[in-house]
Amino acid sequence: MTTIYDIAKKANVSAMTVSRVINNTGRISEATRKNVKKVMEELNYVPNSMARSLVLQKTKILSLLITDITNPFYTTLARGAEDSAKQNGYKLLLGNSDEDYAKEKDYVDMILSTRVDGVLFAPAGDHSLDQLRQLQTHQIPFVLLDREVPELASDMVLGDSKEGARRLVDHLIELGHRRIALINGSMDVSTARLREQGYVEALKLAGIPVDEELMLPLSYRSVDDLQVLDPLLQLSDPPTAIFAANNFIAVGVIKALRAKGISVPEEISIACFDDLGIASELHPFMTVAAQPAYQFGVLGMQLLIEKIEGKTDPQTHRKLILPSELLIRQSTSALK
Amino acid sequence: MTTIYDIAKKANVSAMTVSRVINNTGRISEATRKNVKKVMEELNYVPNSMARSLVLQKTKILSLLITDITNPFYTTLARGAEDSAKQNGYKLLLGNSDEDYAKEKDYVDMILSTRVDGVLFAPAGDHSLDQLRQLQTHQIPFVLLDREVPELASDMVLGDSKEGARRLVDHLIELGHRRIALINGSMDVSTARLREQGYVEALKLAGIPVDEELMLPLSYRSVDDLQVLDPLLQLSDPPTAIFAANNFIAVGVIKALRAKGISVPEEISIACFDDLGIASELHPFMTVAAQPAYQFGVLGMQLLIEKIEGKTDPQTHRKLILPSELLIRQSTSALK
DNA sequence: CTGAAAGCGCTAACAC
DNA sequence: GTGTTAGCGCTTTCAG
Repeated sequence: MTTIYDIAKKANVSAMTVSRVINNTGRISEATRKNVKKVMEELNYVPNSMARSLVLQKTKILSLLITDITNPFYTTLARGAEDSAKQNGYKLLLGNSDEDYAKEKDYVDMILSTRVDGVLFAPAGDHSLDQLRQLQTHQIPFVLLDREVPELASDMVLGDSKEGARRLVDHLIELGHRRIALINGSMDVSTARLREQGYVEALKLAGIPVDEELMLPLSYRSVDDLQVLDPLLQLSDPPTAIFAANNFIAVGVIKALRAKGISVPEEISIACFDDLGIASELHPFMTVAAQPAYQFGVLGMQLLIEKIEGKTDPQTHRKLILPSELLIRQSTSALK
Repeated sequence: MTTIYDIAKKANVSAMTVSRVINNTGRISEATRKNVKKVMEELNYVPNSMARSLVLQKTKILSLLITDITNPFYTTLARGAEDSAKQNGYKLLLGNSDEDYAKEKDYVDMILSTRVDGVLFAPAGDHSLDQLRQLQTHQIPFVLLDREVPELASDMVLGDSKEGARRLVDHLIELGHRRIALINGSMDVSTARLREQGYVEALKLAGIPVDEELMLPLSYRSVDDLQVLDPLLQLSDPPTAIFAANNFIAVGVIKALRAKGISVPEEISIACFDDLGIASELHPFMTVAAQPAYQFGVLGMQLLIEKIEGKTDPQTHRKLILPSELLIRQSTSALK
């Protein structure tokens, strides 16, 4: 690999002059600048960013950690983050925790040793606190995405989980449903708790009793157990509608219902949080509270970069809450 | 940030001893090892991989470049690549070219300056040759994914585009269709050419005339023009079936047909290459040639790592061709 | 406008 | 077993 010294020698200047040409710093005569540039071309020179990082103490690498790389919500978010990073001259190291704290921890170790300038962090859940404390200890700036972590002050970009859930459940209530089940993510995830709150609130406001039997906390990752719904379906007064706390849960529910020969929305209505990407384009079927995923990425990146570049007061923490959009499609219908 | 010198001082040893403890190299007494480890814990030490890379001349970072981060084929592939990388102690820098040569070039520049150890490269098309030559010039090992590039010898992991296309079209022919359209990706992508070949071959074998009017080269990225199919539909003898060269094209086609009020498969059958991820789980509708996307990632990563670690002869190039699976679902039906 | 020296954090090679 | 020296490729500081 050619170094600035190779360039320097061939151009008959010092390494320092080459460095100045590369970085456009200091005063350089047009002649030497041209010459140095020519030699750089000839030798196919590419700066070594490791060496640069070592002395500059910054890498211009940012990291994005998501919890499920196959979920359209996160991939769309990732695209937003990437576009925004690139625009600002940063590289993006992408990681995927699979909703798994151990993987998340591995990833944070990696982040630390790579000395990235900052992290866009979608936590697996409340226990991500350990990993985030690690980042704080090492003074790596981060912005939380999608999920909040109790006890932790930080910049963050969140959805309106409670309000979105409320509207989704309201919609079901308006259709005449009174037995509405909630299939939720794990209760150590902030969004799951808020979506439950929204669900409960909507029911209470409508004077519908909240029945614990109808509330099933599972996991945001795709569920493949076709039997998961059995406890609900075997109830003496089974649900006529289901609110799935995210898109993958909804898919799992649909599969389970299909296996039982139960048709949607004829026999049971279903609505969920998060749109389904390509699935909804192909077949706009599911009624959803669609979150502005791309914006999550862009805004999160914006907050992060401002933080890194010191354009903001490090004491104050900003919390952006992005509204979701209720898209009523065919998976929900009036109770007969 | 604490360095090995901080550790060394506090543990009353030399930096070298600390380095040896970290890397488990050389002979160290159990006592000093324990002590050094203790101090490392106390000081929250994390090795600086930049400094390490600088002297070792390797980064343990690999790069994966895909052409569409929202396409389930590539995200599933990415997951395979990531799992496999992590298992082998490598980090993964993920990039997304959006099928755009300019973005691809930016990404390669970034790769070069980061001095990654190797690249898993899904080329945007034939003109990716420039970027790949760059990598060769700088002796960065790479493995091609999904698409081949003419004039370029390399290890690669490909699908069986021609055979898969042939079987898909065969299936349509068996259903009685004779007017079968091909909506393809750009002709400077190897898979598009091969899928066309498979299509043509299948027709010829069945004694069906190949009609240029039925062949429409578009783009593998999602098409949003609802008018794209007009030239086909206005034909005096319009197609009764469509073969879409990838999943996103199929989605575009379905949307366009829906806009025209044409029902699938009643009025027109459609089949495509690549499964649709969550969409097919939700609603197993589209007849597809499903590629083993996860395996693309795993095997590509395997080839790459073997290459990097010198376990293979650098002269010989390996070309893995992975078969696809024909999944007949509801988007295709017998011609009435 | 240009250069020399020192050092970022780490490890290979060689002492002892 | 452990330490010393030098150097990876670059930029900052200080001279000139």
